[in-house]
Amino acid sequence: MYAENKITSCANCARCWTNFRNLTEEELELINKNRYEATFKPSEIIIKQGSPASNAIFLISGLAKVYMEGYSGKNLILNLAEHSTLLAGPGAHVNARYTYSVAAITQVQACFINFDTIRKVISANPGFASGFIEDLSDKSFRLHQKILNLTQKKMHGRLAEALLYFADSIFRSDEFEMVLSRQELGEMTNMAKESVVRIIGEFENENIIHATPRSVKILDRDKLLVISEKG
Amino acid sequence: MYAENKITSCANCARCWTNFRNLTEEELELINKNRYEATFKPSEIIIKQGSPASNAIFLISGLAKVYMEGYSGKNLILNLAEHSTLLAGPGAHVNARYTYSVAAITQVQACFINFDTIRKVISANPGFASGFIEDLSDKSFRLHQKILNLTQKKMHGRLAEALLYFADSIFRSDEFEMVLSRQELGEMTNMAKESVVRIIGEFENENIIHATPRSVKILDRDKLLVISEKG
DNA sequence: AAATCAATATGATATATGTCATGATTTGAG
DNA sequence: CTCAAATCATGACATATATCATATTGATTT
Repeated sequence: MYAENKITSCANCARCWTNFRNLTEEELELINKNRYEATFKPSEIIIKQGSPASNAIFLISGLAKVYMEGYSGKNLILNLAEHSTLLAGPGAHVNARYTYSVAAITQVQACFINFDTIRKVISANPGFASGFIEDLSDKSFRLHQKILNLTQKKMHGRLAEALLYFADSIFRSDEFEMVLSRQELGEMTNMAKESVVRIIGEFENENIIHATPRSVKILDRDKLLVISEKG
Repeated sequence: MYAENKITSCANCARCWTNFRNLTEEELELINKNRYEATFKPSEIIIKQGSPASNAIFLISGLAKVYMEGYSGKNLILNLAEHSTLLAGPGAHVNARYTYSVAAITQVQACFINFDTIRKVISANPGFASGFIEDLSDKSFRLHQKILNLTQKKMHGRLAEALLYFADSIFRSDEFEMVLSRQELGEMTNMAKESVVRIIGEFENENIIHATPRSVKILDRDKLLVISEKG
């Protein structure tokens, strides 16, 4: 399942990770030589939690879900990832295992880059190392927010927030395709799928959103924001 | 409240951050010149969430709690921090604000080191940068574990895990001083203080632990482990 | 020793949320 | 197009957990 329209080189890849801009031509060429491109179909697993973390994966295009496999088969979706995103997981620098799984939602085009190469470039280029630290910090920061949200908000707040996440961070529109099932929406907000259904119904009755199984339209963003903030 | 027995220099500081071993003599001297030492009494705030993140703080001695201030005054204790720990928070590289608060539990001796100095050394020394990345990754990894624990385990499992955390990671003994109040234990495991009291009582009745308000002794570690894992 | 204050403890009750059962609807394969 | 499988939806019920009220204990001050 390799892509037809492959990227010819990192040097002219428009969707590459911003931090690659910090590299010299030679370094970029080193990355370019050591990358492998692949395409994934919806629902295919790109990264499997617990497996040896040998490669960082960059998303060139498509949408994927990042999730942890928890106890007794219960998943927790941490976030969605789109193009220009680096997926590595902190485990790479801790126990050489992927800390989370990643699965394609739409068709996904991705680059595999060996960690040895990444580490080499980190050691050689301080600017790149700093960029790497910023990226790690940003992800950690979001995780800190998420842990607060999941533990301190009630169901309505968590779901409202998830809907705003889709609108603001992923689709940049108040009307969007619902790419996750109710079950997955539950895995993202830490609630049962039945509760997701119920609360979406309530939001509809109050004319806050209009929802079908595969689409959502936010009608009253202000109300949704209040619900999201008040928990 | 400055300490009597100050550290004369980073060069001969036995409790320093392991990553400082990657520095050259000159770099270490740069850090040494730009550090400020302070001592905190129990319950004093060392880092305040949301305030400008100008310094990284290294704990030389003592015990502190790292916590997030959430909605409507509800705190979430992320972990305890002891000597040789770097406290900075991802916010330093994201929005220049501290992401979490830190408060002294025992008397705490700490070094303040300006982020400008840290950043300078990161740029100059790839080994140090890599060590920094490892430290960030390690913290992020633990946070990933914590988010799973908090969202997928029931109260008994979360409390059992907290007790094992004290025994294994902080005091390295199955008998230890309980440095947190029941209230704080609740902030750490995301439950009401009444629930903490109740479950500690149950653990005592089943002869799994012996507890007083200020001490805990683990009597049946195996059972506690099972409870912690089964959630 | 008396008095005050905070932390701990315990019981009664309320509520958020999960689980189970069942039916309707959509989707995908042949 | 048809049938099976998955997803969505909804009601009844179970339960984990928070909240409230009230003791009780332990420390600190007067």
